[in-house]
Amino acid sequence: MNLVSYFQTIVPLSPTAQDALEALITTSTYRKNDIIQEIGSTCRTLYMVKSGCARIFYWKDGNDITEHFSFPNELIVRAESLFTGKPTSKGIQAITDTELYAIDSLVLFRLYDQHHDIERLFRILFEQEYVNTIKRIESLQFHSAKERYLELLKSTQYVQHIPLKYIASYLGITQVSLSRIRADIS
Amino acid sequence: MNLVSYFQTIVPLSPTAQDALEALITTSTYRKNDIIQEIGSTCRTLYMVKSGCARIFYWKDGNDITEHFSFPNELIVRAESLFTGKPTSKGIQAITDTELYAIDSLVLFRLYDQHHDIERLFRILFEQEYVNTIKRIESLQFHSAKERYLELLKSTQYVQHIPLKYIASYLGITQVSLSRIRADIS
DNA sequence: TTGATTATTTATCATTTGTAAAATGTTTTC
DNA sequence: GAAAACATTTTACAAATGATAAATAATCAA
Repeated sequence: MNLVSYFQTIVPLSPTAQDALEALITTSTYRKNDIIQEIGSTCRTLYMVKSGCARIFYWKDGNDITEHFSFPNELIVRAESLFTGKPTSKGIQAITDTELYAIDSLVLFRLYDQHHDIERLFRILFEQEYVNTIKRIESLQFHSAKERYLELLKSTQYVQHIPLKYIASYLGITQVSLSRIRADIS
Repeated sequence: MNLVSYFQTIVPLSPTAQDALEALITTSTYRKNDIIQEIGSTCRTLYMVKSGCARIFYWKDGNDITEHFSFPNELIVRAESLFTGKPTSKGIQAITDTELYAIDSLVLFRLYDQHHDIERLFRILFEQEYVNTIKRIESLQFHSAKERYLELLKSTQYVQHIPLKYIASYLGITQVSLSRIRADIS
């Protein structure tokens, strides 16, 4: 299924809106570990994962912190930059070989003016992201590291392709702690 | 400044959109500790704090957990219910005597169809909430409890009116831990 | 105001997680 | 295939946080 067809399952789109989106969406491919968007840049492209997986990350006190993982059919966007227009200290990196759908944000925002339905589509997509983020807070606030790890394991089989150091910082713990948890489980 | 004037600072609104919003917005007042929305209900009203402060909370393993605080000029909405239409295990409670602007969500969503600018306004308001939530994750993921407490103290003077037990669960720690941190600071 | 209730702090001990360093395992590159 | 680079686990010890209970302090309601 192409991306616009998927969008149609979320919001009905007029034929002209469909055409405008088709014209806007491009595909790009990345090799494992490629940087997709540099730390310090301003977000001008929205991505959706077509295949593979990618992460949003940043540096904190000399440590590489993974803030977010995205898997097929999920958005990957540095929202704090997209919505404010300001540069962000976060970057996006391919974890495996990855194919992404890419959408230029400036063109998209212009389409919002002409196509109420396109603005609605992305409103809803980001509302869904917002809800996911709220669930993540619940998890960080009151689940133990072990519970959070087990949750992540359940969420997708892709976890197996992700280096443990990325998973550890995503869970808010050290790699050593994660190793202990893993030893404890099995 | 009334609420619609505040909205105009975010997105220009047509006169008919302004009128529609004016007609929709009501005000309600609550006493300290009043339940504003019950745990288990479905969100059908958006609130913005006019004065006082309120919290979103839920029960987890017999503990009362505060997920969110809202202060004047901030939205307070159980987004995971508003955007999915499903009931939520979270509730809203007044922490101090509180005045709220209230907006019926079903009427609002109908206005989205008629007024592109109103949909845009709320799209942007919730994008801002989303960005705040991302910042909160950063905080929970890689700041110590002490750092998180100091951050919260800086954010608003209203903190002084909030019982410590609410603050402790908001920070993801026990009340005893928070007491130790406070003793440590002063 | 007084007694009851609720909120906060303190103390003790157990558990979890962090830090640092070394050992082991895996992957990549020549 | 071997060396180098990178990833994961293990160990030992330190620091932070949790659980429980008791001691104070503050607030509320008759």
